[in-house]
Amino acid sequence: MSDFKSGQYGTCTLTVKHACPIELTMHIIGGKWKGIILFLLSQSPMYYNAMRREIPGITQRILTLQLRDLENDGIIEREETNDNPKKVLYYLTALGEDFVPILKSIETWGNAYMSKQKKN
Amino acid sequence: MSDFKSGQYGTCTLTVKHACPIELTMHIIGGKWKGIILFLLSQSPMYYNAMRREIPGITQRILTLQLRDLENDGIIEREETNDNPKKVLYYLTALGEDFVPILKSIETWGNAYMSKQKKN
DNA sequence: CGGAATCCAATGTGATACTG
DNA sequence: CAGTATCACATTGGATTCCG
Repeated sequence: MSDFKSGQYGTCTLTVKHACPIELTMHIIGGKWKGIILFLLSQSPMYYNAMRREIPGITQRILTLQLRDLENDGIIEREETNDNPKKVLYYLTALGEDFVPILKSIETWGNAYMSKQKKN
Repeated sequence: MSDFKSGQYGTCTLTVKHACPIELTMHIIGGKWKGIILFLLSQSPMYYNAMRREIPGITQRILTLQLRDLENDGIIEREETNDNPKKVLYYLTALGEDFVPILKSIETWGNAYMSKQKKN
């Protein structure tokens, strides 16, 4: 059973400390664009600029911040090429891959939600 | 496939408009305490004050706000009793119930995440 | 190309006191 | 009991400019 009382799990090495696994997960993947980023990376690894193009409306700063968060939380990894100018490839870690099925169910639920709302 | 381009799904009746089902879902259940609230309500319907007791650290204002959000988004419903003083029972809608399995997988993933982090 | 720096706006959350 | 009202604060996201 989930336990969300404070300090239950002691100190962990996260960006932000959370006692409840649900809260923790929500925080890790709860950024405004993180769902989209994970969705893109679930299809294939992707270069920084390709992601920018695929996410209309995001700024460089925000994209970088969200990528950093995900990297620090162990969901994605980055790999620089030796090209000039260099390119940076982002891809899911094993932990990130494990989350993909959940992302899929979230997508399914969201779509069902949308069709229901439309009928109102 | 998921499509996150703006305006893709036209106007919906949500608190906040979202084009992508993933973004949409994240926003609906992404509030700081919404995961916990849904977890509690997944166990059984619950009165307002009982929820307060079960969520240490939340203020009345925030609890009410988060409950309102979930209610407006069709995830939970409220029912007032005729007692004096009156009590208010909160419970999941069908849409909310549909989300419970996802909440469970999120909890599972979060727990796995925590144990991996501990080993570092 | 893939950022970092700076500054600012919007949103979300919290403390406290009060009420039908 | 189940809220509101006010105010304050923190976090997040965004616009713009500059750099190796």
